[in-house]
Formats: sequence, C-alpha cells, structure tokens
Amino acid sequence: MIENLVIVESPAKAKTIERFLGENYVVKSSFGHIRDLEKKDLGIDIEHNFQPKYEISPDKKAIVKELKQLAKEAKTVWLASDEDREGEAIAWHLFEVLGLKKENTKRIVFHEITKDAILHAINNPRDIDKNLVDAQQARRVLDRLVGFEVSPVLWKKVKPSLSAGRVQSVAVKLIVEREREINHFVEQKYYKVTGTFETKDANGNSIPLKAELSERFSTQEETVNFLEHCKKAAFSVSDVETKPSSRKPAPPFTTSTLQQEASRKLGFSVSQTMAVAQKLYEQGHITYMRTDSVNLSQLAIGAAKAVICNTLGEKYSKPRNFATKTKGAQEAHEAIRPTYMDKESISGDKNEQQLYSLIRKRTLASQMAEAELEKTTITIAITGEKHTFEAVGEVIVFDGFLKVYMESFDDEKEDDEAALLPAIHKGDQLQRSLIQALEQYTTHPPRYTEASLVKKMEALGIGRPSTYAPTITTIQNRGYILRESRDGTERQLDQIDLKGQDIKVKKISRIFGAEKKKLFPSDIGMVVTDFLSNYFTNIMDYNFTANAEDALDHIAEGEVEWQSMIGTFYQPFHANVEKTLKESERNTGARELGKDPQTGETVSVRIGRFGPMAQIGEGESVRYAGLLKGQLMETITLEEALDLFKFPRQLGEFEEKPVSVGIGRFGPYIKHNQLFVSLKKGVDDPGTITLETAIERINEKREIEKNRKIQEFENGVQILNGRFGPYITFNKVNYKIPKGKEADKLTFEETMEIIAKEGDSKKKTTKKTTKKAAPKATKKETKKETKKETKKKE
DNA sequence: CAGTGAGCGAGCTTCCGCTTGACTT
Repeated sequence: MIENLVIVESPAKAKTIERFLGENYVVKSSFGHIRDLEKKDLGIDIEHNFQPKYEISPDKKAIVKELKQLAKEAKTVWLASDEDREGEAIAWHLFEVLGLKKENTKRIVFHEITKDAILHAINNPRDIDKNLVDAQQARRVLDRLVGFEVSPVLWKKVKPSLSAGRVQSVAVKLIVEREREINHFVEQKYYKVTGTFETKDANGNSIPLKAELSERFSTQEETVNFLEHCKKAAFSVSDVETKPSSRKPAPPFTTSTLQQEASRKLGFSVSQTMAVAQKLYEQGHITYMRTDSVNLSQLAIGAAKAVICNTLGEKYSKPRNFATKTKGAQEAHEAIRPTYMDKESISGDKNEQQLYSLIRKRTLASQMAEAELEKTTITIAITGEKHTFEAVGEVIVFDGFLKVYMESFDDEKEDDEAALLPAIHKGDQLQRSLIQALEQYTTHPPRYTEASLVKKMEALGIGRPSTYAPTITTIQNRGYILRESRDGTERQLDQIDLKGQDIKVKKISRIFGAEKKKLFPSDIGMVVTDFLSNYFTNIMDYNFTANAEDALDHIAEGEVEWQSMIGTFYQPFHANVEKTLKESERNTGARELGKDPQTGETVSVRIGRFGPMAQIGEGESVRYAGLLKGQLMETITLEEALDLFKFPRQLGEFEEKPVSVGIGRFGPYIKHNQLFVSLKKGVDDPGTITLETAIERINEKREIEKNRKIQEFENGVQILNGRFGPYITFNKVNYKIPKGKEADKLTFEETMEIIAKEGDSKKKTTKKTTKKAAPKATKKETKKETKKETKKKE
C-alpha cells in the first residue's frame, strides 16, 4: 500500500521532489502528455461536435500501465503537472486514463522546486480546472484541423508529403518574406568621412582624436569637393557635451533568450543549446530549460545576492524582479538559472561548462546594480562649412553588472568601440592629420539565423519553448528552408585620403555578402508560402495565433464553450478547403525567363517531380536541366538557366579516355572512365574548368583512394579510411572499430571478432526498433539521409 | 549517385506541445 502518489511531468523533477517529500510519498513522472488525438486519420468527430478521439501514445503504454498500478494502491493521488494549459490537460488525461476517483485525487501546482513551495502546494490542493483543459483541447483540435486539412491540399496542388501548420507555415513565411525584401533591396552608395586630429594630453604627448562627419556624401564629386575645402579650412572644437547615463542588466534567461545568446556568444544551434541544457538540467545544475518566464524564486534572488555581496561587495548587489512581457507567456516555471548559485563552474564537457557559465553570469548580472556611464560628444566645426565632425566616447564610471555579463545583439558593429576621448575644451583649435573618405553601401536587412527566427516567432507569439527547436528542424527537413553559409564576393572600393595638401584615391578590397549559418528559403518553400498566402490568408496572417490565443483565454475563463469556438473557425475554414481543392490550379511556381537565342524556344523554370528545373521548348524538342544549389527559380536569369544546358561538357582526353564535366544531383562533377570526381567547391567553376585542372582532381581522388585501404584480408574483409576515421567493411556492411584498437595493427582474428560482436549488437538494435512504433517520418528521413551520406563518403 | 521531368493508380504523407531516450556517425 502506498500512502501518496505524486505525478509530475519530468523524471528529473520527480527525483528532486521525492527528496523533499520523504518516504510517505512516491513521486513518478508521466513524461509529458500520455494521450493524444489518434495518429491516423483526423482523430476528431466533426459530426458530433468535434468530439476528440484520444489514444494512449504508443511510447507511453508502459508508463501508463505502471502509473495505473501505483494509482490503484495509493490512498491519495496528487496530480502535480505544470500550471499551464498543457499541464492542466495532462492532469485531466491522467485522471481519465488512470481511472482516478475524485475523492482521493488532488491537483497541486508549484512554480519553483523548493521544499517550501512544494509543501505549500500540498497544503493548498484544488480540483482540475476543466475550463483550462478545454482551452487546451481547443488548441489541440485547432492545430490538428489546420494541419490535417491543409496539408492534403498541398499534396494535390503542389507536391506529395508536404506539410502545413499554424506554426511552421508562418515560420517559413518569415524567411520567404525576408528573402524577397533582400532581393528587392536597392543598395545605395555613399561616402563616409572620418577625420583624425592631433591633440595633446597633459604631458604634451600627442593623442589622435577620431571623428566622423555628420554628413554622408552620395557622390565622389561631392566628397572630393569637401576634401578640397578641407585643404584650407581650420578646425575647432565647437562643443563638448558630457551626459551621464546608466544601463540596466537584461532579465535572466528564458528558452528563447538562452538560444539567442548561446548562438551569438557560443555559436550553438538552437537544438544544440537545448541538448546541452537538458544535460545540465538532468545533472541538477540548472532549473528547467523550457520556460517563458523571467521570474526568479525568492530563494534564488537571495542566493544571488549572497554570492554578489561576498565576491564583489554590497555595492554591486541590487535584487530585482522582472516582469514577463512576452505575448501568451504561460509562466509555469522559473527563469533558467543555476540551482546552486555559488557553484562557479561544473564538471562536464566544454559545451556544458560554457553554457552553464553563461547561465550563471546572466542570472547574477540580473541581480546586480546598473552600470553608470558617461557619454561625451565632441563637435568639431569646419570654417566655411555647415557640416561638423563628431566624436563620441563612453566612459564607464561604475561597471555594475557589466563586471560579469554583457548582452550581445545581432547587429553589432565591429568598430563600435566606445573610445576614451582626450580632454579637450570648447574653442580649442585642432590640426588635422588625415581626412579619409571611404566608399560604402547600405546593407539589406539581415537574413535570419535560427536564433533570430526564434526571437521573431516568440515576439509574434508563435510556438512554445518546447517547440522552437523542433519546428526549425522540421521546416529544414521538409526542404522549405535551408541553413547555409555563403562566401561573399570581393569588391573594389574607393578610399580617398587627404593628407597635407594631397588628395589621393586608392582602391581597397572588401568582402560583401558573406553569410554564416543563415536561413534561406528553397523554391518549394516559396511556392508553398505563396500558395498558402493566396488561399489560406487568415492562417498565414501573423496575428492568427495571437487571435486564437485570445479566444482560448475566453474558454479558459469559462466564458465560451470550446466547441463553439472551434465551430466558428471550422465552418468557413472547411468550406475554403473544399473550394481550394476544386478551384485552384496546380502550382509549380512556373516562370518564363525568355527565349533561347539559338532556337527561339521558350525557356522556363518550375518545380518538377525531382525539384526545381529549367526547361527549353516543348513537345519533341523539349530539354530539361535541374537547377544548381543556391539558385532560386525566382531570381535565376535567362543566361544562368541557359548555362545549365551546356552540360555534360567534353573537356578532352586523358589516358585515352574522354573527360567530361557534368552537373548531377549532388552538384558538378568530372567523369572519367567510370570515375566520378566532385569539383572543389568555391574553387572550380564547371563552366570554365580546364582539362588540366580536371586531371589534377582525378589524380587527387586516385591518391585518396590509394590511401583508403589500410588492410585487406583473404576473405575480402577490408579495413578502410573513411570520413569518420578507420572502419571495417565486409559484405557491404560497415563495422566500427572499438576504441583503443589501432586499425593498421588489427589481426585477421581480431577483425573477425569485431565483426561478430558488432553484427550481434546491430541485430539487437534493429529488433528493438522494429518492436517500437514506427518512428516519425521526419526521423526516418534524416536517418535515411545520414545513411546515404555515409555511403557516399566512404 | 552523377538522370530523371508522361500518366495511371495503390498506398502513403500531414499538425502542435508535453516529455526523454536510443540512435551512431
């Protein structure tokens, strides 16, 4: 017999709570939701007032069985899932599925995992809030209806297996719209002028003062005119203004801000951040990592204060409570913070240590005093000229929170170092040493990174802390967007120097348009976004989720029945689905580029069965070519499209066999005597590569092939060098070499032993996976792809 | 792996939010 059974959502939480509650309590975890709408079909009985058809999730069968047994034996069952819509629903599903009875079931909630908070919760139980549960059911049903009615429209009208959803479709739209903004952006040339002046410090040493002209010139003529004027002009300090300012620390981390800072400061992807944070959480180093709250417990605020006072002194301490401003925040947890504030570092790998340190610094900084700054602006007048030079400097009077943590921003400029300015006064005359004008260009809005997309989604109230990372993975796996780095192109810019009485123009080179791990839309992403925006305008509206949230709030307040809210949405929505199926054209994003100058036939692009392609002519003479990576149907030119048809191109002969360049599914390649060699990215251009370079690549590949084989035994077993180091291959199956063995010293017996062992474990794992429910399609896809890739590389 | 792009039709795909593993490369 069990006295008390407490059910929480996370096993790590269960472990901690069990410690606080003592032996009369058994604490178990449900591992999140245990039940969901039927996986197959719609799972909603439209005819009967949208009655949901729930089923136990396949991977939760075992845990449900265990909980059922424990619940039967327990005197009291405490449902302690999170205090938000989803948590309330989990409690209700548990109540239903475990067959609990009202008289011995209690619903409790706590926002922080401290003994006091939990005991307080135990002493203040309540009933399940059915209105809140209904709000969750409405949310769930709405998402299913949108996803499962719109996706099939895409299958019919665009391409099979595509997906649409309240969150993902809008996330893709953000990236598509940004790309179009960039394409339509017209850059403006201007000249930025900086002056360097000689000043002297108290000891008579000269100190240069750098100042920027308040005006930017748009032509070289104007710029040179100005420099000509400066030749004989005098410069004097017309104003020195000093203003005190202060800077406040940022609030402690939420999931979204943690992902952003880890991306900017540590270069983590959002899923990487979550994986590392999960480890820290499981080891008890930090509080829960999926949260939208900036709230800290009193305990944490006190602990932070103690650490700050002890290590830095009292004047650095300033306890604060932060208010959450995020739309639709549910605040079931605390902000992300260290569980033990005084623990400066933790054991673990480098990533774990770095992320922990980031979280700790951010938390401490949030509880520290403002930084006191002094901003000085020096204005330098030019005789006979209305424009002035300005130098801005910032001095930290008191560092405050900056002592431990400085927040980063996406658009940080490199040369924005707030310099220390020399002590000069109004009326001082200045000598110019150099006046320099540099040709510059306005820049288009930046492409999203994973983290800045999360920031935008959060601002729009789209998605939740638990879904930001998976959503980004999904839209990449579906091929709607891709994350890429691109080398910029080099450009020659004019730099015009005035030194003494000489004006000199010189060319300097700068790299433009380099992108690092940015999000780009694909053709399919653009076509799908356009299609959905056309036919499902309301769902693609950035306010759709925010409006839905308002309606869900009314349900949670008990003012509206959830079925009536869904009914209001569904009636016109479903009619629109039917109408779109009947009336809309198949959408391939087809676009005419012009005429082929050689044949006069029409050149066009569209999405074909295997992706984006170009086409010349129709009927008998039709020719096709796939687009290259990085080319978009929307922006490809006629010339670029025509270039695609120049392949395969014959380069000549090598060792009496023809050498040709072609473009395949995996990019440009050289073909010679059954051997395929990829071109070197960024170095070789398939249009211009010479026979000589091609032979070089062929020889390089032969060299690699030669070094590939480390050992070979009589029965055909080989030890090879692969992309990930040495491995064993036998009968087309690969086996990894256990750690501590050296590939070149393995004997035949040892090798066969490894094959036998590895083979066994391989069989086991395949059995396991077949036993389990079919994995999600996205997972399948990634698995397939990685397999393919390894094959390709080895 | 190095091309492909028709049309037919079976049978499949798909959502968002809660949670962790079990995969290995």
